[in-house]
Amino acid sequence: MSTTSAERPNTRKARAAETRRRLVQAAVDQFSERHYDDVAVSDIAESAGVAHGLLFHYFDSKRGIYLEAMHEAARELDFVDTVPPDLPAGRQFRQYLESHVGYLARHRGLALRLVRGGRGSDPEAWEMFEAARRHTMEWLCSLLGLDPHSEAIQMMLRSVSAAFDEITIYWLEHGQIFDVSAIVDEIVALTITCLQAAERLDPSLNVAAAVRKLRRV
Amino acid sequence: MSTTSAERPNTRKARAAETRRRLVQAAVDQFSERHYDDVAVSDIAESAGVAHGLLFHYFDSKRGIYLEAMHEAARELDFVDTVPPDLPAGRQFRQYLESHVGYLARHRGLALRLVRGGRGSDPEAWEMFEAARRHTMEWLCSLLGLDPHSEAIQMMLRSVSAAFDEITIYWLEHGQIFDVSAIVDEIVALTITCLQAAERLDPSLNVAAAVRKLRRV
Amino acid sequence: MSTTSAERPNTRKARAAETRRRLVQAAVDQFSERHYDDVAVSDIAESAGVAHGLLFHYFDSKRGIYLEAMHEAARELDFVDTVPPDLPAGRQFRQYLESHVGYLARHRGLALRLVRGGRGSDPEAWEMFEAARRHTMEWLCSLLGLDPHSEAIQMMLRSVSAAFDEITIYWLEHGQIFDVSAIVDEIVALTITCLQAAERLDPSLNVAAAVRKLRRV
Amino acid sequence: MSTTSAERPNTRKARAAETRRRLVQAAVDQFSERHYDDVAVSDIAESAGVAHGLLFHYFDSKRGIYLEAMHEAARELDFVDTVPPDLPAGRQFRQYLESHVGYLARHRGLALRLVRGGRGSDPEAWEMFEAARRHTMEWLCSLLGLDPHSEAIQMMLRSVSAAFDEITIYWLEHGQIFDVSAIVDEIVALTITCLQAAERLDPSLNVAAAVRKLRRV
DNA sequence: TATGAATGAGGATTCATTCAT
DNA sequence: TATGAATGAATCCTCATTCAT
Repeated sequence: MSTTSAERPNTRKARAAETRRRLVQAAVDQFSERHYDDVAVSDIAESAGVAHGLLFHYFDSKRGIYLEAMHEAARELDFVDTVPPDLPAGRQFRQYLESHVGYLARHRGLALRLVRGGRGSDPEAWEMFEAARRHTMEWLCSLLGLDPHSEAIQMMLRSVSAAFDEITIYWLEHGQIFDVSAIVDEIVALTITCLQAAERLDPSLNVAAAVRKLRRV
Repeated sequence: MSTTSAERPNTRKARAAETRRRLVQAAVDQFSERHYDDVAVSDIAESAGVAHGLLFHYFDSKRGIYLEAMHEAARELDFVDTVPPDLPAGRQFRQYLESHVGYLARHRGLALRLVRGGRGSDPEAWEMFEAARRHTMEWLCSLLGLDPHSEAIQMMLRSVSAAFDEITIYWLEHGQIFDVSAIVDEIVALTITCLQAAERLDPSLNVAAAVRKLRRV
Repeated sequence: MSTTSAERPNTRKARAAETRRRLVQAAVDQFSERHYDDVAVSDIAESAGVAHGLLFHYFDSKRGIYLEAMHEAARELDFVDTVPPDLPAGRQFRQYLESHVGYLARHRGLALRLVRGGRGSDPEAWEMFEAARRHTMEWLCSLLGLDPHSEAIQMMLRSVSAAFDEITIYWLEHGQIFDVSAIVDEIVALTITCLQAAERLDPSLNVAAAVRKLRRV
Repeated sequence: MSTTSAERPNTRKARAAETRRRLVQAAVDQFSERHYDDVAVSDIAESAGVAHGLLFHYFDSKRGIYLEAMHEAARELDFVDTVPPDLPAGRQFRQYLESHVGYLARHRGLALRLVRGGRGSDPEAWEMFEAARRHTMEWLCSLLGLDPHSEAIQMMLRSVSAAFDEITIYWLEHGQIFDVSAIVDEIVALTITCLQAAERLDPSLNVAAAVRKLRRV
């Protein structure tokens, strides 16, 4: 009877949704730890506590749940929208950096496997992360008043990002010496150098205003 | 006559050595392009033009040839000893950077997969690259008169290296706009910023001399 | 309704159990006929009428199903508990011998390969048969009032067992001349000789009572 | 020049014969320890200190060297001709038994694998051992004045042989308690019982003379 | 929805055998 | 004779995927 679904509007459908969520989360965990081929569908199912057949009910194929997991991971990596937009630009950037460090600390495996390195493997999955990266990039450019289409800007900001990830990883793996805030300060300094480098590479740019914003706490 | 062995020092053993070399090279190529699990032993054999069984004759196992390939790759990546030691330090560093860019240009896949990213996968393989990296690091420290054991120095130099790789990759993937020398100049600038950052993180350091050396052309 | 599960307690799980049983039986058959290495996993699967992959679903490995098959075979060989315990000892022993002959007649290959001979091959599998053998030995000793720990008793009873197997095999391979009961009589005579031999080897033994029991029909 | 072969008539040919002998011996050793499939051609070659290719030069195939090894083993097992024919029959039999125990002590693996158990595996190899066994059997029958064609005699003598092997093995594996001569005495006793059993199974026989010979030291 | 039995393609590994030297 | 490089068939095992229940 309709009573069943009326009285418990969550029961069937909601429980299914919950199962699905558990599967995606299990997939994120597994793919964070090991390479695609090293993760068996049954690993994910087992880790989610369901029969492995169910996975195909929800996601059609292994690749299906992989992409879903990557999608989820990319979403989790996008802190841009959590930064209060009314703070001064320098503060916003610093806050973003701190969130990022926190995330990497919590998901080291995924960080190493997906944030860096994955290029070339699965183009579709890669595209998801590229999109997230572009999103961040555009946010930062608009924050600092930079042209997001300049090749020099893009190249140098990516290099900041890589340097930042490397520093974070080293920091995580060596007992978290140094204050987070000190590290963030140096990333900002590095960003400034990179912006100036961009201007030297492409003299048509003017990064002075952006540098000023970064320097202001 | 001894002529036979003199004229054909290649017969038998030499031809075998050549085959072995071909296999290692094929393995380097394959593992550069795809992940370990995505490379089939027969891919390597086929790409080297031999029966797949031969691979086990020489390397015992897939992992065996993998490690051999990594070893070879790490060796190929080590340009430190090719830099003329009598040049001024700044010149030596610039020349090293240029060699590195050249190698990445020639072995893009390997660069992405092995130079970055591989952490966590195969510890033994990773150790090989770590050793090479340490070697480079120590060379650079002695070149600039830096303490290679300082955590701040290590962390920041690694970040330079990551930034450098990222820049190189971007540059390769976007039509090699900008001069190599201009790019190298900016890496040097970045290095200087990183050294100063190291000194701020650990005030017991003194990087002034190193910075001076880098600034001198 | 409960009828469904009542009328068809065989559906699903039961059918699976049946498949499993078929696999074990096929394995027993195959390993009875040929040596471990000469039996291919796909032989067993084919002989059971399933895909070879299923075998790994149930038993993990070739060795897994091998041990399972040995276990089954050892169980099948254990007639001790089928002998009515209220018969006189001599009768019980004779009945046991007849069951054993019957089994060997039905499973000649397994008899030769497993009952005899297997020593040294797979220690774990061997242990299973040793356990069964020990079980029989202990049963016989308690039946006849013998000390099962005496080395002389053990050695001589084993020799009876070997002689018995050899006779049975010869008998099977040469058209089953002679009555089973006549053969069993001679095994009993042989057992008596062996017990007396044990007493001569270890004078601390006293086998007179046991011999009397065997002589009484 | 012919001088070479004249001065060293043994050099070439003899060295080759020696190599061949070493290979056969290595094969006997290996096949004694492990099953046919578990012995690799290169194991034999390595154990003989030659390249594995050489094996095919001498024996054409793995099975070729296997049969050669079995042939050699069967020859080694045939002590019949080493027993002095002028001794009294009982003495000769006892001496034969002692030689057999000695051989088993030295070649336990081969004993277990070949003497017992191997039936059904390689028919050709089996035939070799059957021939040796028949030879022994005929020797014993003529020694004791028994009809070697009687099925009852054959069956019971085989059972003695099996019992003897089992006793020997037990004895070897349990620290060689008991004197060899005591054991041999009991085997003789067992043989007598078996001969009498043969007569009961086939009343047309008359084993009295044989028994008398065995009883006489 | 959920289960897990069943399938079969794919891949690593072993090893007898051949053959050029 | 003797070597060992090279071949490829055979085999174990994994695992994504399907499907009946």
